[in-house]
Amino acid sequence: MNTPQSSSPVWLRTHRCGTLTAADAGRTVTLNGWLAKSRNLGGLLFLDLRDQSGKLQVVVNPETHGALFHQMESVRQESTVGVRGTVRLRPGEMQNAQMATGAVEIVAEEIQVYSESEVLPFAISDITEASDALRLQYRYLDLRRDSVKEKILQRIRIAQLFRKSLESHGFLDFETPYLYKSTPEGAREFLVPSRMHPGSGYALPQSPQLFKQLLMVSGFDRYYQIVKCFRDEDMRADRQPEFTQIDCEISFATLPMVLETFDAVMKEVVNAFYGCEKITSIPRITYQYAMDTYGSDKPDTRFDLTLQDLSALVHEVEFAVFQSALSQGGIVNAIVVPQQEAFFSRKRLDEYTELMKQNGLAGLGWIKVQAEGWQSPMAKFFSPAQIEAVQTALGAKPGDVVLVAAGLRKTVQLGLGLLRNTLAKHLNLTRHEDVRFLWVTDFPAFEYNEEGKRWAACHHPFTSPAFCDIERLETDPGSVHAAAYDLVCNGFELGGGSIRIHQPELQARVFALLGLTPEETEQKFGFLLKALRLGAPPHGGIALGLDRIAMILTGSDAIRDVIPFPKTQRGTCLLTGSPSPLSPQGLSELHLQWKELP
RNA sequence: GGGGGAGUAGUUAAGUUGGUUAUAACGCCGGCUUGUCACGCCGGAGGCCGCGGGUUCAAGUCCCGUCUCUCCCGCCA
Repeated sequence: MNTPQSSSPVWLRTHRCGTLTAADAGRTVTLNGWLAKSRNLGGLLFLDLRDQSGKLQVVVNPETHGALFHQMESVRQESTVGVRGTVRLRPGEMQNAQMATGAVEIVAEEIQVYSESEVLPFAISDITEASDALRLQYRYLDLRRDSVKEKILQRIRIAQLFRKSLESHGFLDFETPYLYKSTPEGAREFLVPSRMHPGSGYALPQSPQLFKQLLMVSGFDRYYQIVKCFRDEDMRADRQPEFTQIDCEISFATLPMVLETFDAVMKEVVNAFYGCEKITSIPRITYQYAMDTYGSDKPDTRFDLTLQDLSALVHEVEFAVFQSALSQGGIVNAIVVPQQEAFFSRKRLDEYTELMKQNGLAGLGWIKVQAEGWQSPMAKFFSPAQIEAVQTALGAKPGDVVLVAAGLRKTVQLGLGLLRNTLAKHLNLTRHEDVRFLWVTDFPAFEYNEEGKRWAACHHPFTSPAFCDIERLETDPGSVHAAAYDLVCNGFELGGGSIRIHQPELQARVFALLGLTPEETEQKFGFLLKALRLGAPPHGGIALGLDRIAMILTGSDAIRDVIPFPKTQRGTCLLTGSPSPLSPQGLSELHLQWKELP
């Protein structure tokens, strides 16, 4: 038998750097890794060796290993090396309590440099941060930093925990096509032209929605998939053009059963992640309650500052802004900010008023509650009895500041909801260690689009209307609730789902309401309607955003931090330089031609 | 599509009402150094001040445009 030859034999490691402890003292070991740092004391050379598991100090003594010392003196940091040596317990005062492996060090006998690094574009350190652009351009270096690496490893662990939990609940891991059928409703799609079909093409899926429903029709009970989804929309800190969903579906499902199942899954994952009973139950609130109380359909409940309705109390107050709002069927709402009078300078109040104006409100009223009465531009419109009534209703005490908005219901709620979040940030009211999960249910199913003069699905057109509302589908679509739910945490939408329509007649009625002609329906979704006619189980499910969940559980500011190779806000990859110009040959094969539009 | 923030050495930043040769730290190069771990000490090199116009005797600094990164609104069924 011949032995294959290798030009540069790698020393197979016996241990990983981060795992060695005092118990290993005396062992002969072989390690592989990166030269994180070297400290040359002249008579002694210390090298920090790093691999995925952590760091370990290597020591080279020129008196006993002159040639090795000379060899390693000039090797740049971040070169890859193999180290052979002996584990030694460090003398007492030389132990480093800050370091996981600080009790020991490796006395080097032999070191092989596998690959020498050039001078680095930035330091591999958690102390100084390079700019975002530079970090993304050299993301593979950025990922060597402990804090960055740690978040990616935690994301992987979170995905593992979801797989484990979902499989224990009977979910099976399916794959569905990435070359998807284009269905141009909802988010903008990434299109994939086809070489074999001039003028036709695929789209990358915004979610595997239709295929997972079809798997239910096939007779598979419980589907899940941790899957990439694509949306060609503008980015945010919590949005990337490609992102990962934990996509799930259950057949013969009811709404409470889906919520209970994912209550359990979330509890299992989150508590295992933290290693303690972080959440015991996930509260459920309705969309209406969320809007009335927090002015948001994805409220951050780590702080209070709830919205309070003053409409009934200020009916008699002769203040034009209130009267105009109420006469148009609007509302007057208030937020009480406890004991922060000094914070609300003229400048701050002007800033928040401007914020409200940018969001469609006439302005922002304010009241500084004081022992001797109100300091407020609005005070003169209130009688002493009205002041008393409002103050009692709000539970406001001297030193509190009351902020008031009047106008159309949704405008007031969304405006104050935004103000609520802004105030929490400015006043630092958020308990950052908290993780507050929440189900939001009973969403409206349809929303009237003034521009398009038509009804649009709030969720997606396969969402079942609430059972008891189906009869009003044609007569009063605005009052119909969806059998849909969102999972919300700390002000982020972490996922959403619904019970799906499983009856072709109902699906046709919904399509009709949305203004799709039978021909359009047939062309776009004929395959789905046919499937529903061939024995479809009642079913429902959910899609959870893995990136956002990982962002929150790792305490990150952006999903970028928990994605190994994220894109910039303009959708570019600074590492590889995509998107890049397409070759004329490539375009021509796809029957495409690049043309500048006027 | 719109609004805000940022861009100065390899990196992170400072740079006053426009005014001598654009600073500092880390990194880099050379030297010294036996217990460091953000090692220390001495010396040195390193700049299209994002890019393009303009104002001015004079621009890193003021004005206009543009590019890139970033936060937000729109958008994300």
